[in-house]
Amino acid sequence: MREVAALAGVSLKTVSRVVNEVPTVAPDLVAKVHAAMDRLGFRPNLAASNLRRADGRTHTIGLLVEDVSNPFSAAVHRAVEDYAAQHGVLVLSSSLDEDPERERRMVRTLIARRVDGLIIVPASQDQRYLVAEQEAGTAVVFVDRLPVPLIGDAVVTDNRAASAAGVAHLIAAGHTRIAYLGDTDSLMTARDRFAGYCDALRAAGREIDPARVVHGLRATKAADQAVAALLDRPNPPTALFTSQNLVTIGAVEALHRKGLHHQVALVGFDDFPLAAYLDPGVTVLAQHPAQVGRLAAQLVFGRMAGDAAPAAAHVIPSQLIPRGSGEIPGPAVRG
Amino acid sequence: MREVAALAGVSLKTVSRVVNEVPTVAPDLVAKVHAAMDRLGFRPNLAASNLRRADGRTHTIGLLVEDVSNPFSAAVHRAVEDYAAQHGVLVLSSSLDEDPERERRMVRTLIARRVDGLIIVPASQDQRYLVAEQEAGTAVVFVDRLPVPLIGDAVVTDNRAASAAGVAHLIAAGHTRIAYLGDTDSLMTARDRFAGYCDALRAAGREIDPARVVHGLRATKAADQAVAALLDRPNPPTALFTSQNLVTIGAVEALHRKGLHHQVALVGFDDFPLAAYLDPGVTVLAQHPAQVGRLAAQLVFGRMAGDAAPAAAHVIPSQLIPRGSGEIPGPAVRG
DNA sequence: CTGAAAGCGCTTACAG
DNA sequence: CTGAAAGCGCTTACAG
Repeated sequence: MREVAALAGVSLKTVSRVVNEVPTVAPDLVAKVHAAMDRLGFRPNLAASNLRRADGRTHTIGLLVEDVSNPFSAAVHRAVEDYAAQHGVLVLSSSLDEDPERERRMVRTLIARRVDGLIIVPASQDQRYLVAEQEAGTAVVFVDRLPVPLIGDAVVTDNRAASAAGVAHLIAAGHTRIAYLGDTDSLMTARDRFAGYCDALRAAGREIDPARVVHGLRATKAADQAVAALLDRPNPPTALFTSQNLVTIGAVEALHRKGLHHQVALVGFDDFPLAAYLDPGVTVLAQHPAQVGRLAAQLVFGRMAGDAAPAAAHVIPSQLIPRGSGEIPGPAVRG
Repeated sequence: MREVAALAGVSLKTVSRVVNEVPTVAPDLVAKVHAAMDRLGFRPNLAASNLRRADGRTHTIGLLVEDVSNPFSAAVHRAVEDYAAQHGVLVLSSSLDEDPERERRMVRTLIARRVDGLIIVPASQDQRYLVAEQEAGTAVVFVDRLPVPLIGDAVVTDNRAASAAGVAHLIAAGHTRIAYLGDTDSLMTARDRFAGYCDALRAAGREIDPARVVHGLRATKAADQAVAALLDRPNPPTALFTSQNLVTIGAVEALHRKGLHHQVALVGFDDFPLAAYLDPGVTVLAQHPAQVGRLAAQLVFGRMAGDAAPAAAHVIPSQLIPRGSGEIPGPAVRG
């Protein structure tokens, strides 16, 4: 910028005014400055301008998700990006892979880069370490899981109620032996979904059979193997309830391989692309990741703008989409 | 940092040394500085340190893709993120939605933020505007499409050859009326895939019937409608070749709705999740987005490290995965 | 091993 | 409408 000023024969401050499009600069000076900028290939340095700027904003927010390549995370990401872009803000994202240590490290890294706000799908069990960051002025919004304790706004799905509805749907179809296949129960969402499963069984006067409950499934392959193992046992389940999309896909694979996809019913939490075109279509509890992402972005921008209302949890309802797999009748109906 | 120095009773420079973990600081001073940092909630400001730092690195790279929520882009993104994370670098990403104007704007924005490197799935037809940025020291690598002219390294798929192989596969199955359904032919990849389609037909001594060629399909819905329209005509195609995953999915939807999914063959470019579990499984030409992303990251980091070899195009071969839809026999075989 | 001065590229606050 | 000085938070280059 100094070089531009020298070449254009004006002061540093005038170049700054031209770059920031301050309207009160004489047109001939503007022209000279532009000519000098072009000749020198001048690129303004945003970091330098932020350093001195009064508001101190970097026009960057951080987004920490489970995995940017997972469809749920990716849809949230896109919604956040769109909202941010409308406000001239860029998104610095990172995948946490459910690693609490990584969550802390990435938060520290993003804070060092002075992001204006942070949207986090928390991987750790305790978010108190974030209070200091919030007090230092960083807006923080949580997605998919409530922070412990509730130290900031959160946008979550009605995991427990929706799961109960999904399992009730299987019970209504006549199923008595309904297995639960879920993610690590250290995840609050997985616990809530399992709680919903239990709620529905109890409401129907059934007991929870531990032999038909599998926790700790993360990847498609593990889910596939767990389902296959369940089906190989005496008295196999006639219906499956899966707690997230990778587990659901694993279950679909196992059912197909065993040729049981038209015999064993399946309801999964989380929608996924093409679920409608599988054979049979997969009945799911669909979340609304785009809506979740947009609301999270709205909230974080509101906080950045000074909103000081008490932190609140916003629940976005899921929707049961019947597509065939959840409507396969069970023994109580088949007789 | 000044406050920390004052509280700890040391110089600014000593605090700087502690923050940067310079080993030659007396242990008691280190302890004092740490105590002061904790008490004041000190957070180092990376932007400020970069401003003065000799290498001028921001440890940030920019990634411009078509859409972060599209599975191909998301998989590339994840691979880039992983490679970058190993080198302590974060990724600033943005979706371009195939908008050339947006490509330029985002490049300008990222340059103003002094990203160390840039990975771009170009949306525009001419990347010459990037030469100035490269000369100013920003490493640029192109993904999925060659830049015009070839001003930087690129990682692309063998679109033409793979498409020809896919269409040849349909011909071998006995199909004579093979339709092409593709993206805007202003996209180089779409043009190449169409060229591959033509290559295969000509190699088999067939003519290209313009009535069975549809360009300009971007979204699932448009593809669905285009396929439905083709199937409603007299002498409908007995096989479809689709140029990208959204078009393929639209074709699947149309075939299902018309109940022709076991009659009309389909080969699609781009794999997508669950393609194997559709009814029938969808035969595709699978790209390797994770491999593409990793290589792009490797190349951009190589350039950042000073690699000055001439720009080269790296071709990653696609793979034909037969899953059923592409093996439905055509009239020449059915007799 | 520690520190005082200068400066990274820009904006602020002020004066003219 | 334009500019000279000071300063954002840090590191460099140097001296002790």
